[in-house]
Amino acid sequence: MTELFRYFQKFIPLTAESLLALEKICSVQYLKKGESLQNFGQTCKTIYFINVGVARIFYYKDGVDITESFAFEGEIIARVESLFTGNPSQKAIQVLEDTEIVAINATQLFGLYDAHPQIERLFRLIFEAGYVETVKRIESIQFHTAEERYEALLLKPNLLKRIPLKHIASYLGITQVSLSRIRAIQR
Amino acid sequence: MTELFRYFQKFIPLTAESLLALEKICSVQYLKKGESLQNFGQTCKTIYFINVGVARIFYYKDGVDITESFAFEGEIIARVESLFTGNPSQKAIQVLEDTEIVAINATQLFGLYDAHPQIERLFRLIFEAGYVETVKRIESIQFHTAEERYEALLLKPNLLKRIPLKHIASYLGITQVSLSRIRAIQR
DNA sequence: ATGATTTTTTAACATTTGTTAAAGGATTCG
DNA sequence: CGAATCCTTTAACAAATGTTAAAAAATCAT
Repeated sequence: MTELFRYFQKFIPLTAESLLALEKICSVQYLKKGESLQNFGQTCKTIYFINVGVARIFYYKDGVDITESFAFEGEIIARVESLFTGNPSQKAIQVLEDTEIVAINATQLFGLYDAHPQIERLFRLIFEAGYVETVKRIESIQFHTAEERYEALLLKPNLLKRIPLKHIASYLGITQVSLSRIRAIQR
Repeated sequence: MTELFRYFQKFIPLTAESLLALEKICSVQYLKKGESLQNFGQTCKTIYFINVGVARIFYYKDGVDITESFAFEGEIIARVESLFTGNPSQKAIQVLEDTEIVAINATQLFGLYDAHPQIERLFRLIFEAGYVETVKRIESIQFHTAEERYEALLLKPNLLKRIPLKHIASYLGITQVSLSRIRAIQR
């Protein structure tokens, strides 16, 4: 759990008391490559932090598997559109390698907010940062070509090495065939 | 300002004290059609609420005017990627009709958070809702055709009547010519 | 290791969207 | 009101991406 707490302290310093309260609602889980966390159609009540491995959020559109986002070690992943609305999520989280993950019980977390304004602030800041990422992602999707978006991914060498191209293609909003074509041009 | 406070109370009930503190950092502004709020390149330190009128966030990409989002009466509008990072914004806000707007001083607002956890919570909830909207927008951009996205806009009759098609086109991520083509097919 | 399965590439053709230019409509402002 | 400006549509051609199918390459499980 130390990695997660180090991550927290990057946002704000936390008292020992708050750390203790947080520790009680976190648990470590180990998943084998390909396994999923939670099912489609259930309301999201967990926030995950990746210790080791990679995960993706995905869903099916007209039977086609679409990747919405990836998270690597040291990053938070959650199905925000369900977590913040209480609506069932049509998305699932799957790990793409053997993964060690910290599960944060969101129901209990939200319950801590009244007694620990510090914790409420911490997660406000975490999700504000996520919000900013998402706004930037819209710019990237809407106003760059698929080729430009692929080139941007090349700057994150991890991503290309560790994630199958079919998932990268849907993440970029194109078909796998189009991605292959773009890759061929670049050689 | 009553409309704004009614909007606030939809998220959580506020004490008279909190309302008073909020009132002190809000001011009403009147803008003529086409006028802009704040300049490109400045850090965003204001959150706006529309009383009457419409506004859009836009920026220039390679000299082309791109609309990122619209806001109508009863809605909040802010350049999140600058507000939450402190980085200068490359975007501007412009009104598309004569508009009455409430400007919330964000620097002062953030200063209220320590003394008024209620206000911190209020804006946490407001921006969580904005975050969810943005996540849904990504789905819509990435996995629906321009025609499907246009049809979705038809469900918001206001939008089409009150906003020039050129802005709608860039909001949809297509050229004005493509939008005209889509509209022609539908007749 | 080897056969089965999954992932990636390639090809050919279809569809969508972009680009440029011009014309027709609508709006604004003196 | 009328001229100027801005907005929207149309057309023709170019470029990008989608679709389907098949082959090649990589990975997995026994």
